[in-house]
Amino acid sequence: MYVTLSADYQSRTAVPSISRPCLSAREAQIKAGAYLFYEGDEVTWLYQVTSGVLRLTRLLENGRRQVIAFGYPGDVVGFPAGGCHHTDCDALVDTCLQPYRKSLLENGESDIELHGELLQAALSEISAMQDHFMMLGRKSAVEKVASFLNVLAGRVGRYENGVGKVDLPMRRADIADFLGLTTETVSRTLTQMRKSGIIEIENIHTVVILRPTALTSLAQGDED
Amino acid sequence: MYVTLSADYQSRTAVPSISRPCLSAREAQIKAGAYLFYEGDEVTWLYQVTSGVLRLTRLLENGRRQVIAFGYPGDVVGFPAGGCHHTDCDALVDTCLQPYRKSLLENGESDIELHGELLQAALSEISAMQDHFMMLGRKSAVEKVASFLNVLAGRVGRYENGVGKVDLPMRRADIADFLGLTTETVSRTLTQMRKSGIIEIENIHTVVILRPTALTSLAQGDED
DNA sequence: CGACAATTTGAATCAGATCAAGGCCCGTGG
DNA sequence: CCACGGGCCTTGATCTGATTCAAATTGTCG
Repeated sequence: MYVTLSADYQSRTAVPSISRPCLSAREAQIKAGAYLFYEGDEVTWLYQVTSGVLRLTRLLENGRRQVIAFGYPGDVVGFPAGGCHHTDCDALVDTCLQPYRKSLLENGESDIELHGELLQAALSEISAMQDHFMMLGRKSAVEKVASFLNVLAGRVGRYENGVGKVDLPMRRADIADFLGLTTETVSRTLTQMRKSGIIEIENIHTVVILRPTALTSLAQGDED
Repeated sequence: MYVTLSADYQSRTAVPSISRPCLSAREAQIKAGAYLFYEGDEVTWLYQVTSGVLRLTRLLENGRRQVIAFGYPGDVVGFPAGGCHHTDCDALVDTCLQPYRKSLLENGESDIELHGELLQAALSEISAMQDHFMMLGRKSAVEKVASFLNVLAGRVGRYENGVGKVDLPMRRADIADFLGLTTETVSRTLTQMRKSGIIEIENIHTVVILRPTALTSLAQGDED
């Protein structure tokens, strides 16, 4: 899951669900906090998230960290480059996964259709990452946080009593490392959006979106 | 071309050259300044750069711009997502390209080997982009500019009289939009590196690297 | 030579980082 | 059941790196 620019809060983007899940292996499950793989591990499987949320991170020697992406239902993680993983990956909550053999992506002989779907997942990954570049390089803190909420709302938001709600299973520090900010800034920005009546912070892990269009405006930087 | 973190100035990374270039179409050529495709265009071809340099950019409504990547010899550009291009692409200098039909990537039936190589190009693109995230989100201006020079030196640097030289065919504004900075900051940073004797600015489009290891240190943020 | 575009340099400003408390939540153990 | 402790999260004060605005300089090309 990357933060794309234009995701509309209302229109839920279609979750690409791969057609025949059961070819390679049964569904796997990992508990919150457990690691699926580490940077440097050899790639044997790709995983499509069925339920739950994954976190992909990369560490710099000096302790700096970048959250590369969050893996939400529908997302495929674990694309190999040079045969090994380039990020750590752990689960933020209990998570169910559909594994696919790496070979299924790399040579389509065995199952053309599945091969094609994994390939499409890889290609849309590229496109999503390009969007995220714009975000990291060219957006202000408010725009980043608003975009983040906006996209999450579009992807995995839910409705309750006519208002949109978003769960944030990750810590503030994860959001910060995903957006290229500090925890303090993320926190301050959320507070600011709360005070201006755009969101309500139901609890640390749940945000209510009171004014979706205002949120979208913030995300796009429509001069405040 | 993305700026990866660990590229060593000395060791030239292998340029992945695709094996049988002539299957799909003859080599194409475009002049400096000419556009190869625009955002939104339908994808028919992928292109591997043979010689020259491409620039991939994306525009935001409000005029903000992100240079997504530079396409150097060996790089493959034009991966489709949803069938269309997600960036503009133009040439910084006269550029030669080897086109490959999009279908070659999407269904490998016709040529397994070529299909596999394009797929690998896509996968290493993903990995390179992940590196670039760290750069955009977590590096200072000096670290960014130093990394940029460092990687370029490794990829396309040349030696003259025992010193490494790098050509920068792009404008300062392109470097800025690639690194998430302003032109002024890029300029100031280069000046600063010149004054501290790490580089020499032979002319606007050529940088001499006087102290490669110092440059690498700067790039990695080894506390100055 | 002159004009325009790109780059560099300077000064002032500001957004976000950093440093430092303080508060909240939740699990643990008495 | 409540007190304690330790993560997180929030808030405040200050600082600073990068941006912004403005001007000078360089380079390019007819």
